[in-house]
Amino acid sequence: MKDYSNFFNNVYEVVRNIPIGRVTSYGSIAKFLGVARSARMVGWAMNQAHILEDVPAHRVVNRNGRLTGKAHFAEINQMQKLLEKEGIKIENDEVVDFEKHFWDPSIELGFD
DNA sequence: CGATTGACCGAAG
DNA sequence: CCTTCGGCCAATC
Repeated sequence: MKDYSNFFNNVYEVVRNIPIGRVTSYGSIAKFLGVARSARMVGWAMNQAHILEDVPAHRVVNRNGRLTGKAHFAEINQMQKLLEKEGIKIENDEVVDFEKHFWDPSIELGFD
C-alpha cells in the first residue's frame, strides 16, 4: 500500500529534517519512502516545494552531488550560496566531498 | 485523452 | 567521458 498523496508530504518532511551542512539525494529519499525507482517523483515534489517555506530544497542534489536543480531557484547562485553558507563547498556546480556531507535518511532517521 | 517532459537512477556500450 | 535505454509516475501540452 503506497499512499502517493502522502508521498509528497513525506518528501517535504524528510527534506525539512536534513541537518544544516548536510545534503542528500533524490534517490535516497525515494528509497527511504519505499519508492526507490520513483526518484523522479522526488524531483517533482521539489518542483512543487518552491511554494512552501520550510523545504530547504538546496540541500537535495542528485546522486552525483551535482546541483541539478539550481536553475529552478529564484537565483541561479542561490542554491550554491546557501550550501556554502552552511559550510558546504561547491565547485563546478558539484558538492565537494559529497560523501562527507551526505545525509542518508534511511540511516539518520531510520525506522523504529 | 495521447504524447511529451522532468530538480532521477542505474546499467550498458 | 559521453550517449542511449528502461523504469517510474505526476504535471503539462
